[in-house]
Amino acid sequence: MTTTAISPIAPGSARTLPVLNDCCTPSSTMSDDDASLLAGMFKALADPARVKILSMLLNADEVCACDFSASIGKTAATTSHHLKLLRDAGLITGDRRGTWIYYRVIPERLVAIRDALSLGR
Amino acid sequence: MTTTAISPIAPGSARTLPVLNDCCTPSSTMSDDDASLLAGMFKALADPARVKILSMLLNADEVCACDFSASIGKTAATTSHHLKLLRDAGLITGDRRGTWIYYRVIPERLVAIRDALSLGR
DNA sequence: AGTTTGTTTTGACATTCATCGAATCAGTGT
DNA sequence: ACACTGATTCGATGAATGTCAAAACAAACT
Repeated sequence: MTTTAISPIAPGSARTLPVLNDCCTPSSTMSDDDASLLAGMFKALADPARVKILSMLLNADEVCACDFSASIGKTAATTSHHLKLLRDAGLITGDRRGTWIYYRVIPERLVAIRDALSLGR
Repeated sequence: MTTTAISPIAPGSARTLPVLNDCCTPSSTMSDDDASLLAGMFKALADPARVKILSMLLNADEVCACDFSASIGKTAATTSHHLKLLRDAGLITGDRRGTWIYYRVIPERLVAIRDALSLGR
């Protein structure tokens, strides 16, 4: 998919920075779509409850939905809300087995977050 | 290259799952402080404008503040607001040189985000 | 002094978000 | 059929957020 790359400015050049009279080199911008997509993934993680949920899923590769509520200290309704946001963001998935629903993390999406920031380099 | 690797979860372990009568293994929870800290960093990136700003900074390791406004299509006031949020989150830093202010990314903080997701582990 | 330009803060507004109670849906039982 | 339990959705409320115009601040220049 479209990940970074880009190298917007001459690679080894531009060590001299404009100090006066000229400040702005155009410097390419990420597309609106890519920025919104990435921001959406970050938004999905921008809450302590959801961070805890993800943390639990990263430690035990499958967690019963019934376990989240007590662990994060929120009502079942609120917990379900957070689970839905994480699901909609494509970060986790859950399947029902009988009475209970088990959630797993989708590792590819987390890797996508890291790569999008070009942190791996 | 920056791609994949990572093996997100313990390879062959934990294949027996509770299916009936018992669903919840305690499964350790992240501390409130850690969760809030992490969520705060994600929140700082949970907006397209701020993602664009960070993207620009990752591509050119120093960008004049005057350049952001046009690139992200927001007013100077709004741009300044977003820069402040990124600054407060410790993700970027800016220093004034004469008339203009130049921003840089603080790579350590971004690495912290990646590590916190325990993708490398 | 005053002017000009770049940046931040203030104030206000509209939108989004987190939270919970209550109602509803989904499965498993009796 | 009914009851029970786990999970989701609905509705409402208070808080947080993004946005901009206007004012204030900072630095350089006349």
